[in-house]
Amino acid sequence: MTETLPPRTADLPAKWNPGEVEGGMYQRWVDAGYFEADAGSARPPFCVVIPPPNVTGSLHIGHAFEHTLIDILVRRRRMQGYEALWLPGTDHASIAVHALVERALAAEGTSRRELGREAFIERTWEWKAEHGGAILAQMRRLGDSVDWSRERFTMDEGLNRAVVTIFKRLFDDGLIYRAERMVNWSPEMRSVLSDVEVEHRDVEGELVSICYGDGPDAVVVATTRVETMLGDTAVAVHPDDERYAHLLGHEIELPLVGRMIRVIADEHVDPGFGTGAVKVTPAHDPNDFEIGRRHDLPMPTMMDETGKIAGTGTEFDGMDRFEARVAVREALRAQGRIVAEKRPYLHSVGHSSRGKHEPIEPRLSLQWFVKVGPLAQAAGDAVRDGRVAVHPPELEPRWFGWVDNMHDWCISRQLWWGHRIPVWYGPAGEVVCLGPDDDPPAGWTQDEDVLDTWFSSGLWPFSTLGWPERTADLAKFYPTSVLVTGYDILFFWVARMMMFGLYAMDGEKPFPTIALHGMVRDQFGKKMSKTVGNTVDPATWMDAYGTDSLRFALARVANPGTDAPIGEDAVQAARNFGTKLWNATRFAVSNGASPALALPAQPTDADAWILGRLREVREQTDALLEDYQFAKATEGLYHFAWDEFCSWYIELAKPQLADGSTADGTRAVLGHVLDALLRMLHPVTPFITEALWQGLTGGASVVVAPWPVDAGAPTDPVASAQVTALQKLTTEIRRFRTEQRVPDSRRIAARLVGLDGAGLGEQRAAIASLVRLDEPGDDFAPTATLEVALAGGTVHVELDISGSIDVAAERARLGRDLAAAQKERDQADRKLGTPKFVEKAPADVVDGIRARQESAAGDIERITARLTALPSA
RNA sequence: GGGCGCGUAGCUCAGCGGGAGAGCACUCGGUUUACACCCGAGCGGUCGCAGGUUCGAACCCUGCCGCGCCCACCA
Repeated sequence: MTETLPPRTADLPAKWNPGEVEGGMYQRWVDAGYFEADAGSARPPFCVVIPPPNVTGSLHIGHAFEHTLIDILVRRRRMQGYEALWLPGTDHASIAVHALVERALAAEGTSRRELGREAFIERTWEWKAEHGGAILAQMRRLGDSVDWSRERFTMDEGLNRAVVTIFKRLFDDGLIYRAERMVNWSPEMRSVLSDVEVEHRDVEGELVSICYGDGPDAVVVATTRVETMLGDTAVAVHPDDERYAHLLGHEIELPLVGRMIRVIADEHVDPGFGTGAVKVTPAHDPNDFEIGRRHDLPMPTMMDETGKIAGTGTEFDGMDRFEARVAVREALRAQGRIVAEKRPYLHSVGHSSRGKHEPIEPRLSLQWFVKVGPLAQAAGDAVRDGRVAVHPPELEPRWFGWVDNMHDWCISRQLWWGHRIPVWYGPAGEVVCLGPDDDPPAGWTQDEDVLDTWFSSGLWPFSTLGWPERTADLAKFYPTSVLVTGYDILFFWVARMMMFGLYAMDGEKPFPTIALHGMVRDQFGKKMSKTVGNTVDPATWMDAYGTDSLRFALARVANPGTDAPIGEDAVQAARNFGTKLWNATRFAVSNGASPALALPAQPTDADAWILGRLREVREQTDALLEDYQFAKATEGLYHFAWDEFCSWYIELAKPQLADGSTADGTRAVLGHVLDALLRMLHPVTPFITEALWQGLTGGASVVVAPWPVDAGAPTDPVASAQVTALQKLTTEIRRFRTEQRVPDSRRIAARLVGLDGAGLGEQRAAIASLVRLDEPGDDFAPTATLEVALAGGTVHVELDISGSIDVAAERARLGRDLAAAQKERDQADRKLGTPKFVEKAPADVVDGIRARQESAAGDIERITARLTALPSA
């Protein structure tokens, strides 16, 4: 802690104005150095890895969600005395920046191709300088406590160094190789994509059956991609398929092209599907490629990198693939070779998950691959043997399913940006991989391709800490403490970090826990989508209700691994909670509450009860947050604050404050409970708790206040029982008043008989205050009686409500109560009447039922008596 | 085709072996000196369907029906 903030001196304003509270507070914290790592201290490290903010201009609700959760963890750890930091990502951000710069260039009528690589990269730096600050400002407004001052918001030299280092290591270990393989090709991007970047979607296409060959050699094959027939080199049938046995070994003529192709037998063919014969296009279909390899077929490419037909020597050359699909089909029809067509034909087609989401094209291509076998095995084993926990555990099968069946990872991309592959080619065909400090021989040229963005992102947990240098940060913060992210990028990002972390860091995992959250959905649980129009900009909610409200609402629905539905209603409810907290604190402060006061030596029942509850809630909150149960932790604090502290304790505190013998103790209890509550809420709602906590305690900042560990007191069962009884009595009297239409504002005279017997002798004033009763005067003439059965005894309430009571309403009320009591007794009777229940059920359960039976029987007797005593209607 | 999960109050969801819960919505009453962004009271559910295990099932097992997501090369 380098400085101290000036204590807040102004009184709390009457109204909570989120904008005012938030204004400049983040900067105050930063200026005061609260977020700086405290070098040289012995504080334990806590480190979280996060993906970068979306750089497309505005804060995305998904980012707001994830940042909120991570911020909650980090703030709590800081309060607990950890040296906590998170490692903000920048790599994806850089990629996004490149895309934005491209767009800007297009608007200027130029392109990256014209500009050239060097000038293009220069432009991206300019863009970052201009817009990077705005993005950071957005993140800060969200209230995150990330240490942006580390200036990791660049794709810097250090990362380049890490990328080249690990590439070379993998290359030297034989885990990176170059090969001609069937890859997912994006004609739009003119680049290859990895398997995970391909989304399979059902589309309505066509299934066209074509007759190949003539006369006795005729065979019908079906396809959804007619144009690929230009690249066919065989027709395959199942080896045992007798229908085609006579054709095996024959050559038939490929229509339109005129080439002779073989008829071959391959196990892959399903004789039950279609005609049982398949056209084989080895260069443009993964299955056909395998068949081609087995049968040593020629593999002619019939499409160029932009998706145009090329090199077939037919009239179709130069046509776009979709154009050619129609043209080829019609040319075949003209020859009478179309024997059947099914349209629409629903089938699954791979689409690019990036850019324009166009259909990808399987294509034979020379690319760089990572041999993932041993890496994926290690990543799977780390979870299998418990070194890394997947949270929640239900998502483990998903992890294994992926990691245990992983195909080799295609890492080269034919893009203009990104980290270039550090492989150089010599004039005589030499190939060499160079490390970061190696210089290429003169005249050699570097591979033109760049690396998949997830290659560099996979290094995040250690490249951001200075690896490959053995820095102090690396020693202290690796392995990091937890990875918090959405289940949707388990395969993209998490798997890569695991593989690279285990590999580069000598088998040491990058994080011991993978805490997965779900996706933010709209208030009806629907996926947010631009086309549906149900997306929300978190900034509009922050403007309307404040950042704290947004954070609270998000945290409150964050169940592990589960999607989080959120609507404006939820944010509004969170805002209402903030207001409640504000007003409660204002009440406490204006009544002299302070945590600096000594707790009373002889607490009242209410004091003892709320202090006991505080301790329970604190323990529960700790347990839940340690388990990443943000929703339940937040919900628990919400109910404690609103339903217990505000609705009951503050109301009970009012008469206590008016009584000289309990006033000081009450001020102390109010101060202690509120102090702990505000500190526990601070990670979720940093801004409002800061203002309130400073107002309550006069402390410098709740950011650096210790996390509550000893707040509260052991539960006092007697006091708790008293308060429970008090609550029941209060509710019953209120209910009676409501049903007899006595306005809350009207005080009525009442005599409470049996309070001492019920153990509530001390609570007379509290009850009178809660239900607005006056002591009976000389002219007391009760017109109504109420009996309330409590654990300690029955209390008779005699009320003077000046006039006759509403008999019908009272009869209806008693009738409902009677029905409930009878149902209760019947249930208990049935259970206790079952010999096996009494025999086999645990004694405490049986006793519980017995107690319920007795209590219900008593209720029935009392209510029945009341009913008969009522004047007839 | 394989995997994971879900069907509980009008909506969104907790609960996951012993008395059906929350938020929002709804009804009624209320200017009580923290708070109408509030207070008080209330209405509302054969816990998807059918079997089974158990003294006891929303909760465990089986089957069915209806959804969601992920993975998968069926032309």
